[in-house]
Amino acid sequence: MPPTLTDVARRAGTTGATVSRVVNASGYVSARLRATVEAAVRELGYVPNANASVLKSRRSTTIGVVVGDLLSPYAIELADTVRAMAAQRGYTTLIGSASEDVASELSVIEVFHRQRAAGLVVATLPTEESDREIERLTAHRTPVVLLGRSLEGAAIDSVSADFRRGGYLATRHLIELGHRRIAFVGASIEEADRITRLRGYLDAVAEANLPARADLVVGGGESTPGPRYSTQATGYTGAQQLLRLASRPTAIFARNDQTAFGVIQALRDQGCRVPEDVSVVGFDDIALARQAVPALTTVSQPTTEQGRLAAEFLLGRIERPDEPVEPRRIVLECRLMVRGSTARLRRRARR
Amino acid sequence: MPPTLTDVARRAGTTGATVSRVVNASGYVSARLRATVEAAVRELGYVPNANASVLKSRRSTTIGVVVGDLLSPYAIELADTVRAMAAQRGYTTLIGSASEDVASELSVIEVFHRQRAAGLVVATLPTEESDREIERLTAHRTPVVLLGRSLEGAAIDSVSADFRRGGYLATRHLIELGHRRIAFVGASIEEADRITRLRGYLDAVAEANLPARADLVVGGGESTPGPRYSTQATGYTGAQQLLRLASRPTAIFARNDQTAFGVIQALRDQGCRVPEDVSVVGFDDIALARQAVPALTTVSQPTTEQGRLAAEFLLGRIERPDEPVEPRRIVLECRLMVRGSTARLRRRARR
DNA sequence: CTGTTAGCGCTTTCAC
DNA sequence: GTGAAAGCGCTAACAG
Repeated sequence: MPPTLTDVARRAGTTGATVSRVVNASGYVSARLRATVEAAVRELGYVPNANASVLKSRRSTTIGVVVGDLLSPYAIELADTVRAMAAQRGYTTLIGSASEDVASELSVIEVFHRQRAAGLVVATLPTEESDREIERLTAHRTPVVLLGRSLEGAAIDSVSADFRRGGYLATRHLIELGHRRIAFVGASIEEADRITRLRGYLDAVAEANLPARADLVVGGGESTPGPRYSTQATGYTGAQQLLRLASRPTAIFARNDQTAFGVIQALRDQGCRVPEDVSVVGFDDIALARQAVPALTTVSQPTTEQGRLAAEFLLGRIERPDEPVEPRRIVLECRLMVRGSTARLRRRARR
Repeated sequence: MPPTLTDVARRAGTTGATVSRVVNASGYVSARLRATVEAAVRELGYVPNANASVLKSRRSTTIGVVVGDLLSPYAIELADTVRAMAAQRGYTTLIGSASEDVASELSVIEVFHRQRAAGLVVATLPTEESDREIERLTAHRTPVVLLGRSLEGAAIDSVSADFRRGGYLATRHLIELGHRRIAFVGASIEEADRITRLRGYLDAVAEANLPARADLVVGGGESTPGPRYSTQATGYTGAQQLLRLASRPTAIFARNDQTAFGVIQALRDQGCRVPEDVSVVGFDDIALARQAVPALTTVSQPTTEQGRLAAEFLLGRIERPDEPVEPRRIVLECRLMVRGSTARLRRRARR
């Protein structure tokens, strides 16, 4: 039903080859003919069929970004940075959201693969399944850049920040303030291999010779083993769970800022003051962290820089596929931002 | 380079047609042959080329969602609802972000058009250019559903909430609290035709016989005529601008909750208390509104319901293209949520 | 149940 | 400068 190249050609009294040249601004076409063709395009409302053109030319101008948690400002900022950079170079960025389950993540990646997208940025939590899916992509020589994760063994560019050290810094900060019962909210202890900021927490706890109590690491729900991503709701239920403990924590490190805000809300609802009764640290340093009252102590990572590097690497691979560049593994630094949600432990602070 | 249907067929000792039947689970294939083909698919790492299949079959399973401001939790919630619903019916949702400028919005829509996506949900601010772009889509019989906007004259489904009435309710609430100098932050007065919540504000102001002062409607920057979308930053600079006025407003209605938070931050930085010195109302009722301190008075709109309806309409049109259904124009209600950021005007409130 | 065949709409040599 | 022709990888009759 939509008009084709041939329809346009017929109307302009020429052939498809010429119309293609005009539409793609490739090859020489006389000014006269060009004008005729352009008029025909307009009159017919011709919109090229990308399926045909990608099929034939094997060149796509679409870049896919796969994110896990769309509600995380951090993920969005990354995606938007990639979008802006890609747009400058003539690429359109489409975002595929993986939501909670791994299956949907795989299907999003596969859709981009089927479409033969020019390249992909993958910014989800690592899983074996998605690692395999990504390897399938690279086996077909589709450029992929990993964001916030990396794939051992494979020659794939990755950009991330040192989350483990970030988690360590956050926890050490609490320890230095005198806290001994420090909880982690947003993942269960079994996930420590994938959630590196939890590893950093464990590092710091071990270093200070504090007992690593499993009941102080909560995923947010008693039923669930721990969510793939952690949100405000995770923080809220996680904190509630901690408050039911016989010996409550005096400080809580949340997996991300959203989670931290959920934690704070739960604490307040139970009459706990932050930071007087309980200190709270977040992670990511989203815009809101600075603005909240009290401002959130958190770990900041250079989000825009990560997006920028990812886009740069990806576009480079797309535009110069044969250039044999060593796979890059960039790890940027995290910084602790001390604000108002943490305070020195007050002994016998009950009322 | 990636293996094709024919490669798989060769390896399995059969033909492309059979492989296609196996891969798409269409038509009958003996269990034996099916197994052979599936093995070949796996061994070769075959991933079907969607370009070829869409080109041939004229059926796509991709749905596009076009949003303006990715950083708005409201837009994300909409997109995610559509995604979830579409996934249930076997469609994959890709999100195209339009960022600030109209040009990028047009290009995103066109990319989906070129890809011959199965259908589109467009949730950006209305502009003439995008209206035309959308009409091109529907001219080619691609189903489109508009979210939060509508297109007069065209037979296109649309779902939105009554923003105008929402803006009216918010403003009337402030008036009832005794405020007379009420500002709007997030758009300039010239945009009142597109930003219906600003129209609602003007309705209420007129109804109360308050002077409609143009200097009380600020876009966020003195230089810019008003941003396409309004964010925290818009609110911050907008409030600063208002605070420089000789007669400051005693209440501020922000175009959305993000903006309201920016406004509140600016007020605090200037030593103004909320709500004692200035009342603030937002719009959208994002999750954070409830949680902030003070909790934000705002206008709530049924976001999930809008996404759900949009997806339902779109999927219906996609799956039953010939069913002659009247275009639907759904307008849902907004509700005023009175919380802690608004208070009765205190006369002579200076210190 | 499986193979043969004819394109889908476009790009891209290669001639003229 | 422009056209003719071949074919990208797949689907969908139609035979058999």
